[in-house]
Amino acid sequence: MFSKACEYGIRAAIYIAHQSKLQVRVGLKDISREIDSPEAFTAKILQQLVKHDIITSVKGPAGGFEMNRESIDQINLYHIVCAIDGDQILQGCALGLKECNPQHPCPVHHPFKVIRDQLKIMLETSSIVGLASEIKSGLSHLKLNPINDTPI
Amino acid sequence: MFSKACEYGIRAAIYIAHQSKLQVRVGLKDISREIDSPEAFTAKILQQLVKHDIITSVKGPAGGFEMNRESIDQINLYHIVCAIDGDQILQGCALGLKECNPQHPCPVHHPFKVIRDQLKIMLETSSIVGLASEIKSGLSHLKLNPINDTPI
DNA sequence: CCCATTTCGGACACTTTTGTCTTTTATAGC
DNA sequence: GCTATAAAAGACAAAAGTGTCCGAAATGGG
Repeated sequence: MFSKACEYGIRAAIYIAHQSKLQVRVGLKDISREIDSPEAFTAKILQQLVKHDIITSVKGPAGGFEMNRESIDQINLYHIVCAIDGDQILQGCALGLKECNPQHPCPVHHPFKVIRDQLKIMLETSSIVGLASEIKSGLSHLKLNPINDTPI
Repeated sequence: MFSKACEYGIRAAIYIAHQSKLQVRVGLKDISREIDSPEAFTAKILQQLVKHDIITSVKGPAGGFEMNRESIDQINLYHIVCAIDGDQILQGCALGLKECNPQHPCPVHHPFKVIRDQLKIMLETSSIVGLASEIKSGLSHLKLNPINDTPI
């Protein structure tokens, strides 16, 4: 569905939002440990999120990543996915045809449009802070406790 | 959404079904020309479809690919997608977590399940012959006429 | 049997994605 | 200003996906 980069990006964004709501700025090491992702690769993805103004970064001692208070509630899954994978999941012909539009559709055009429209709505209505709050309340997790396999 | 291989595979299957309904066996050259795909790569994908018993092949002069009369009406998009891409679009955690299930879900588990269930139903209810018949009736196309950009 | 045709199978090459490493740049504390 | 710290940037490496090529195997027609 999503690229690995996008998977890591979503997990990182949720974790950063989670900590930012607690007024905590988090570093790369923290993030990659807490979302169980390769550190250097995660750094590249975080750079993309910074460039797309989804998160902000601060260099130097006590630096790290955070989401500022104004925009944090506006960010949703659609923003992250577009920033990293682009919208080729939602855009373009599902069969890769050059010419495919409602007038001259490919055979799967219409059924796919229904699914994609629903997917887009779901991504747009899934706010990152909302997903982060599920973590806090223990309803969901990004990484299980390796000792007893329960949410941390 | 799908890999290139899967896109070509679906297009090829629809074209083969279309011709098989007319009792016509088609060769690789025909197929790759009519669905506008790289010939050698398409050959590999057709081999996969043969191995998964979705199409049959005949070697030698007047050989080619076809769908036999018993199974042709049973084949749907889900069969093709699983044969080529596997079911990782529908299976496995959307965020790539090792541990993700209804008891210990990732943050996007439940909203994604809804979308995936609908996607699966759509794939299962899209029969290849149904899609092929749309081509015949001119409702959809796999390749536009390069001369006047209308369905062939 | 012989030959032309067509799929099958394996090896190879190119591109993109994934992932790592090293150097540079910015910043906070002294 | 100096130093330690942490992100940014770029080069590099490994893996997967995409695509090509060529010989082998099968088959139908003379």
